[in-house]
Amino acid sequence: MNLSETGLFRGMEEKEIERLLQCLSAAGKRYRKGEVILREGEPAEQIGIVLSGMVLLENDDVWGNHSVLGSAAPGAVFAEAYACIPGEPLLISAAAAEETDVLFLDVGKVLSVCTNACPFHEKLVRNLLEVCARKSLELSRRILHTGPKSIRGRLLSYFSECAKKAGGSDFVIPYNRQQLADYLGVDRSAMCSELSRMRRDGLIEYGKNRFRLMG
Amino acid sequence: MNLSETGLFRGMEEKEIERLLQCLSAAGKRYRKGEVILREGEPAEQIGIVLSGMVLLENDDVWGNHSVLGSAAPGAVFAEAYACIPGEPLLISAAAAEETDVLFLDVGKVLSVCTNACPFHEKLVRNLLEVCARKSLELSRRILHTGPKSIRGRLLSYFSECAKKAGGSDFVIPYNRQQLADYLGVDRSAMCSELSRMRRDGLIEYGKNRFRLMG
DNA sequence: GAAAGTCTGTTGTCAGAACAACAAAAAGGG
DNA sequence: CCCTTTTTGTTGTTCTGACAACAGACTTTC
Repeated sequence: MNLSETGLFRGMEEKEIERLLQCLSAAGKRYRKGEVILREGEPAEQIGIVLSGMVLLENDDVWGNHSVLGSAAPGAVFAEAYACIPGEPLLISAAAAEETDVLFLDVGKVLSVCTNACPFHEKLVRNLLEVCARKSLELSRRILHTGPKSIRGRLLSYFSECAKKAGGSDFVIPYNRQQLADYLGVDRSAMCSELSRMRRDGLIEYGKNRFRLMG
Repeated sequence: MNLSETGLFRGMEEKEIERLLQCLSAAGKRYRKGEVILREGEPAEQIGIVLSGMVLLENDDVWGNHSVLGSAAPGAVFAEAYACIPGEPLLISAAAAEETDVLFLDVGKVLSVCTNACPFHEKLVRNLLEVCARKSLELSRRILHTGPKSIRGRLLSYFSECAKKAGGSDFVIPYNRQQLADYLGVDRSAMCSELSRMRRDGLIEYGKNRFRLMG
């Protein structure tokens, strides 16, 4: 993973990034599939960057409901909102969906009094702002996808976004069936049935995680 | 509304704010109840600060579903995510829930090349970052409140947060019944029935927009 | 390659929520 | 104050989706 291609370090030179990583006390860690990276309720003063693998942002409530709020692919950042608000406990947990490498950064240092007049700090703060804004949009989208009452409506809402993002009717989703159901807030088996019906009705084609919206 | 008490201008002096408002081409506007302030699909290069009244952030999908994503009370900011990502079209609309005064600010100017070396710009950017982060948390909470499948579960999840925020079991919500139903993603009449049952079961007390969670 | 485990798809039952329709109460306007 | 409009509450019907249980496909491991 080349850091200069990530949202957080966009527009920076290798050398600048090197120095920033020191300012930020960067530290990497590897997680196995299913391992919890950050646990709900704990405060998070560090931001995480996914170097490889996949991170799921999820929540389990007292009634046993399991929700997936989103995912972070390589280059994406997570826990950035909490790192920007010191002491705020995590509403959600972060878990590795597969073998995953994460780089942790102490952005708090840069945000609070910045003794070290590192000239790239300001660039970092602006990048972080854009990252936060984009995350807000992702959360908004997840809310919009769970707006329709029917499973079909939710799937179509989500698939439409995927197709739009992919720039065509063919796309691969980052979730398996259970995770997709948790993302859309529906029952997995009911969703599988609905997917079958949608295929029967000629709305979609699919196999594994590859889908196609029929026009 | 005293701007120095808002998240965006926190920690600034009156004089500094005065000058910033000029940099930001501040312009106020008054809206009547129900009037649309920002319309879904349009790009928004300006950020809005609510001076008085109440703004609802909502969405209508193609199937006629109406969702409320959140509200902005006096001092709160909206459309900040879009203002931070130039050209991004609005996923949602903003509408006045009552007679409302809004102050629009051109934050894009400060975020892009900042020719004017106004010393408070950096402070503003950091404040904006925190505002964005807090908005992300609000969206996350709205997602968590719609996690439970039952209406009762959703109400309790939401009421718990209200009580926590109010620092006691008594609180006032910023929504009428229809808006609350749209916020929780349920049918209004079904929600009214559920509220009655919850009162009958001794879980809550309520009248108008004032609620009490019984321990 | 056999066995254990994981993931996906199917079916039937039943609770609970959407929906429609209406009544009552509250708010607003002339 | 009366009339209109909006908001809130109630009830009954209908139907979707949750849930449980299971079968088959695919993976992984030894």
